This record gives sequence, C-alpha cells and structure tokens, in this order.
Amino acid sequence: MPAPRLLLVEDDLSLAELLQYRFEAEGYEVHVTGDGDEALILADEQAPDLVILDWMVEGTSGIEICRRLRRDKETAHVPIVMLTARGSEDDRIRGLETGADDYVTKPFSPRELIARVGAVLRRVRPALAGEMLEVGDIKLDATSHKATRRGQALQLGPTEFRLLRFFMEHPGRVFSRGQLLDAVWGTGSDIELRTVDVHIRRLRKGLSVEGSKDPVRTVRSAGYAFEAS
Amino acid sequence: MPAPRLLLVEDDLSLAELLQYRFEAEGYEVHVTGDGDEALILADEQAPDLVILDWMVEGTSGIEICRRLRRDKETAHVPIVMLTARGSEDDRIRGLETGADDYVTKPFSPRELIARVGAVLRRVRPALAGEMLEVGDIKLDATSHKATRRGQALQLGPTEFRLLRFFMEHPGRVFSRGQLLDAVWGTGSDIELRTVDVHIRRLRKGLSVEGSKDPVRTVRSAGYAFEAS
DNA sequence: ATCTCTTGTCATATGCCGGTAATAAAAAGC
DNA sequence: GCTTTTTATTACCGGCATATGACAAGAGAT
Repeated sequence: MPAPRLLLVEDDLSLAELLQYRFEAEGYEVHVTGDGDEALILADEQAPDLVILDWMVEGTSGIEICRRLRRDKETAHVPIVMLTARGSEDDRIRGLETGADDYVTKPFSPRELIARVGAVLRRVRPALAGEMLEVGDIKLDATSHKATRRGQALQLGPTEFRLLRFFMEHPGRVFSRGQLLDAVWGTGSDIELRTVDVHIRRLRKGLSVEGSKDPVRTVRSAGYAFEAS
Repeated sequence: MPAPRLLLVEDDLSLAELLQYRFEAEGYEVHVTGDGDEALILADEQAPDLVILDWMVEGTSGIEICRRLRRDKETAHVPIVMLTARGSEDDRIRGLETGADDYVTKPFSPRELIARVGAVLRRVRPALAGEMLEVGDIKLDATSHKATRRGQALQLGPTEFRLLRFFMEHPGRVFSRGQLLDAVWGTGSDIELRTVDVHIRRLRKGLSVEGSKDPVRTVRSAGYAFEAS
C-alpha cells in the first residue's frame, strides 16, 4: 500500500514543519510549499491524494487555489482540507461551498487535523486508509494485496491488481484510456493507449469465476467502467 | 433527482424543529428522532443518505450510535455528521476516529451545518449533487455514461448519447440541423445536413419505452427540439 | 545462468456504428 | 386535387473501435 501523498500549502514555516513531521510520522508522504502558484503547479504535475490548504498564503489566496484545483480536470476530485485563523462564519461557508471537503480553524492540534485528514481519506479513498474494498461479489484487501471473488482467491498480476483497485475505488464511473494510464501507470507514462485494452482483457480473464459475469463495461468511444455484477 | 434523505438525531426539540425546517427548505427529506435506539431502528429500516447525530441524546449515546451504524453492513457507508456542545478536543477526535465524517460544535449556525452536509454529500453521492441530468422521465448520468427512462436502461450508440446529452442540457429549445452538427459532431464537421434526421430517428428509437411518448419534437423547416413528455 | 512471470506492442479478427443515398410519407402551398 | 417541399424510414457499405492471441523483451526468483 503506497503512502498517501499530501500537498501542504502553508506559509507559516514553523507550523508547516511541525505538520510535515507529524504527518510523516503517520506514514504520509508530504510535499510542502508556502506559495499558492507553486502549489497549483505541483498539484498539476502529479495530483496528490489530498491537499491541506491555508486560507491565507502568499501568491494566490487559498480560496482561489481551491477554485482552480476544482476547475482543472486533473485535480477536480482531490479532496481539500482548509485551514483558517479564527474565521468568520461567512468564510467557513464560502470555503465549503467552493469545494473544500473539510475545514479546520486555528488554533488546532495536529492530532485533530490528522484525524480529520484520516476521516476525509477514508471517505474518498478507502484503499489508502487500509480498508477493505467491496463491490458486488468482489473483495479487495489493499493491505494484504489480495483479491477474492465469491470467496475464491483471484490470480492477478501487479498491474491488473492496481487497475482493479482503482476501478473499485470509483465504481460506476467511466474512465478514458488516458485517465486509466494516468491513474494506474502514473502520470506521464509513455505508453500506448491501446495497451490499456490488453490489460482490461487480462483483468477480465483474471476476474472470471465460474458463474459470474463480467464487471467491466466497455463504453465505446469513451473508455471502461467497473460495476457490481 | 430524488431528495436526499437525512436522519436527524437530536433531543433538543426546538433545535431539531429549526433544523428540520431549514433542511426541508433546502430540498432535503428529513426524519427526526430524539431517541438513540429509535435512530438505529429507523436507519436500519431504510438507510438514509446522511445522518446528523447529536453527541448527547437520550437512550444510547451518540458515539455508540455511530459505532453501531458503522458495524451494520446496511449503514456502514452512510456519512455521519456529529453535533456536540462541548468543544473538547478529545471528544472531537474520538468522534472522527469512530467513523464520523464531519464534526460541528455548538453553537453553530444552520447555514454552516447545511454547507457541511452539502460538502459531505457532494463527495459521497455525486449523483445527488447534480452530475445527473433529468428531463421528464429521462435521466442521464454523464459520469457513468448511462441513460435511463422510467428506471429502464436505454441502449444508445455514442453519437445518440451525445445528441441526447446536448438536448437535455438545453431542453425546450429548437435547434437547426446545422446547430446540432456543430454542437454534437463538432464545428467544421463536413457532414450532410440530412444525416441529422437519421440520428434523430435512431435517438427516437432508442428512447422509445413501453408507454412513453416521443420527447423529440420536429419543427418543420426549422429543426428539432427536446421536451419533457 | 536459467526459468518463470509479467508487460508492452503488434497484427489480425470482428462487429458495431455512422454516413449516404434512395424511397416512402407527410405537410404545405396553390 | 395536384405539386412541391420537407421529413421519416429503410437499406447498405465502409470504416473505425474494440477484442483477442501471439511474441519478445525485461524483471525477479531460484
């Protein structure tokens, strides 16, 4: 299970350092920047699993960063936790309405922030939080790296496993081959789009169990989707 | 789009009534109970889309309700927003670690609670947050790339799907064949105007379901329009 | 070093989908 | 009623997207 990647946008250096230390102790991979514009570049380059965003940072304001992250398709679904100094209620509401997923007011304890980040991640990316994924009759345990269908262990290669995990984290949604390459192979992998077809085929083969139908739906001219059988 | 169902567990009657009123004004369906055990029964009977849970209620304590909701498979994934009077940090963290998705301390304004509930729901149930188009008895979900009519799945080719989507984004308006070509096929596509007729035909066929009338209106010498049947 | 497993690519097969044209039907104009 | 114009419907073929199997290179394991 890869460490969840956090992007921390905070210009109070001592606070940033403290948080980085605490989150790394919790097993996160943390990238820090104090500059709003740099944050956008970093996020676009490689979408983090979650962004912790100070309301007031140099460069571009927190709320503007939030808006832009949401607008960019790459980062539209990355969860955001906002930090703010003892704020007016209007600020809090504006933050939530802009698309922040949670909101913590200073002063806060690192423990609380860690708990909130954990709660948001559990909600959005259960696999990253070490939980068992379950869609239809398929179960996937990210921790032990095992998948089963109807109690029967599935035999999957590493890539198929990651593909399955990604699908199970977002059941029902259609993904283009490009999106799948970014999500499963990593952003910037220089791989033929058509290769995805082959791995879909392998995944289908690996998931086929006596008396169960194919959970991978082909959406012509769009991509693939995964759904409960 | 069905109204999201909230279960409000709050024994302060005047507060419960206020919140019920405000949430109903926002288009939610609200069920209220002041008793912890009753809350569990209600939730189990028909899983709500979200639970708002007071930390201190009669019967069973909030945190115990939270734990039990999480344990029951039916309700394990229902998001929970906790309300609490005391701002003790330990309580907050305990709440989040027990599985609450968010946490609001009294006193709070209804607006803030509404914003938080909205944020959580957007995250968990994108369909409830408006990624879904709905005109008359036809529903179209862009993320899963599926269209249904009266609950029945429609079978459409890629072009028909795009055409339907465009129509549903602009219901009632009349579009010339040229406008449809630009919008659905892309500007500059070098295609016979008459081809649109054929796709309209295919769309009509794909939308025809037992006991439903044709939502595509032909406007002679002008084009076509889409309207609720 | 050998063997196995994995993985990316290619070549081929297949089948759906889309555009066109031809014909029938309907509406409008006279 | 008859002609003209516009739309409906059907049939067909070519092309494109996907499915599938084979293969070679590489990574790990023994």
